[in-house]
Order: sequence, then structure tokens, then C-alpha cells
Amino acid sequence: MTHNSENFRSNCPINFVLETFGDKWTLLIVRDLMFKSKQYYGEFLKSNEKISTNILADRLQKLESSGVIKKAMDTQNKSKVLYSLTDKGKDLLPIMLEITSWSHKYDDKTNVPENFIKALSTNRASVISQTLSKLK
Amino acid sequence: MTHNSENFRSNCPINFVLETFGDKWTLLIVRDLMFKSKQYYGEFLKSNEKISTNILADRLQKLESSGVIKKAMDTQNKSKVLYSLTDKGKDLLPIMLEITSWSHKYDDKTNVPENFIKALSTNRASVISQTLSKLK
DNA sequence: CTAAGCACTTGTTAAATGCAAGTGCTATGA
DNA sequence: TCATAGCACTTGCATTTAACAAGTGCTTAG
Repeated sequence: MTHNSENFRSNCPINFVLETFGDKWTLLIVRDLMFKSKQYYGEFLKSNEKISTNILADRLQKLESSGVIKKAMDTQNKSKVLYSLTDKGKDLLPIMLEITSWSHKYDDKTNVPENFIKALSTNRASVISQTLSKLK
Repeated sequence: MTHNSENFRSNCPINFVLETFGDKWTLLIVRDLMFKSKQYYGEFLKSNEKISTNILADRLQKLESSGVIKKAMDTQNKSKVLYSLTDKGKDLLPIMLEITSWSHKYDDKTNVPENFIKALSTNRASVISQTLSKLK
């Protein structure tokens, strides 16, 4: 969905991210690409949250058309499709890190490695560069 | 929704915020409280995105039960209800600011004052303290 | 050439949303 | 004090979206 569509709601920056990420599933795909080194359709399906196949297909297509992810053919296996983050997708990292901090603070069930939390508060820049470097 | 409910999906921090904010409306209420000095039901209804009354009532109740906002009686007018952010809600500010930066970068229709964007990149701490100070 | 894996599609049922109208308080003015 | 209006919701119903199970078509491995 874009601001040009018939579903246009406002010019607000908060609203803009909601138009792309305002559901229960889309950001989980970004998470899997960004932090869990997943890149195949079948890998996204295996996440704990158990996304259904039609919703996954729908969200992958929407993320691609909004320029957050891109598709590529797996050069090793032509029946496989490789998904990856674009620069626009990688730029979501600061948002993801703030979300992680907030959840760590307010949800005692949230499971984030303690050294990641510590690095985040003491050396945020290197957390960012290390995370991005793994995305090649 | 909490991690104890029957809808539990995972212990992931990204999933945790999606359980509360994973829809098209909830975060707009937080935005209105945080940046637009709104505090009444009728004020939220007037936002550009045009939330419907039943959805607004539902989201206000969910935000209250998740501890992000709190209700109070208006001391001037007993027929009015005052909504405000809790500390947990105010702690969403860094997330909101990162969202604002991302949308400003990737959506040319997004309308954020240029001096706010500039302050955000050069003096983030003071943007935070000034925003919070207006929330009393 | 057959079987299995992978990335989706399709169909149906269940849930969430959008819209219009209504309800029950409180305040205000004649 | 009694009618009117404002405010914060509720309710009912039509439409849209999501969940679940099953199926399809292409690719590759044996």
C-alpha cells in the first residue's frame, strides 16, 4: 500500500510504517531476514509463530513491492527462491533494536541474550555494524 | 494479549510488540498521546486516519490492560475521561523516533517538520527530553 | 521416469474491521 | 427542573481479512 492508493490515510510517518508493517506478521519476516539468517520461504514457515502459507506468500509479495525485500534465484538450485533485505529493509535495524530494548524491559518472558542487551546499551554502533555485516 | 494467553506465539521481542501494536490503529493512539497532546476519546476520533468508534474503544481498552496508557476522570468535567501514557507508554518514544526517521527517509509524502528531523539527528537527547516534558 | 522437495494457490470457514445507529451518563441553559 | 446537547462508548450488520487444510506445478535427486 502506498500513499497514492485509494486507502491513503494521512502523511504521518507513524501511519506510513503502519501501512507496510501494521499487522501481526510482516515484521516477523524482516526479523527472520535480519537476525536469523533466513532466506527461503520454507525457513520463514518454520518460525515459532507459525505463519500460514497464504499469508506468508502475500506478505513476501507486499514487502517486495514496497521495496523492503528483494527476490533472487538461488544459483545452486533453480527451484529455490532467495529472499533478502534491500537497503531500505536494512535501515529498519534501528527500529528493530529499539523494539528489542523495549520488550526486554517490559516483558520478562522475552528471551534476548543478555550480552546482546548489554552490547546494545554500551556499544550500539558495533551491534549495528556487526548485524549488517552478516547480511553481506 | 500477553504471553500467558492462549494466543501465545513466541518469546521473541519483536513478536511481543506485535502482540500489542500489530495492527493498523493502536500505534496511532500512542502517537496522538505522545506528539499531539490529545487526551480525550473524541480527540482520537478526529485524527486524519478516521478510526471507527468501536475500534477506538477496543484499542483503548487493550492499551490500558497492557499498561501502555491509563484512564483518569477529568476533574473539571465528570462526564469526560482523560487518557494518558504510562511510563511504559512513554518508553515507546525511541521507537517512535526511529520510525519517524525511517519514514522521512523513504516516503517523500511524509510530512515531518524539517527542524524536528534535524534536531533528531544532531541532538536526539534533547528531542526526547522536550517531548517527555510536554507530557507532564 | 518416478518420487520427493519447494514455493506457492485455492477453497472454505472463522475472525476482525467498517459503518451507521443507538444508549446512558453528565453538564448546561431556560 | 426539565429539556437539550455533548461525550464516551455499544450494538448490529455487511464487508474484508485471516486461518487452516488441501492441492498444484516446477525442479531436482535417485
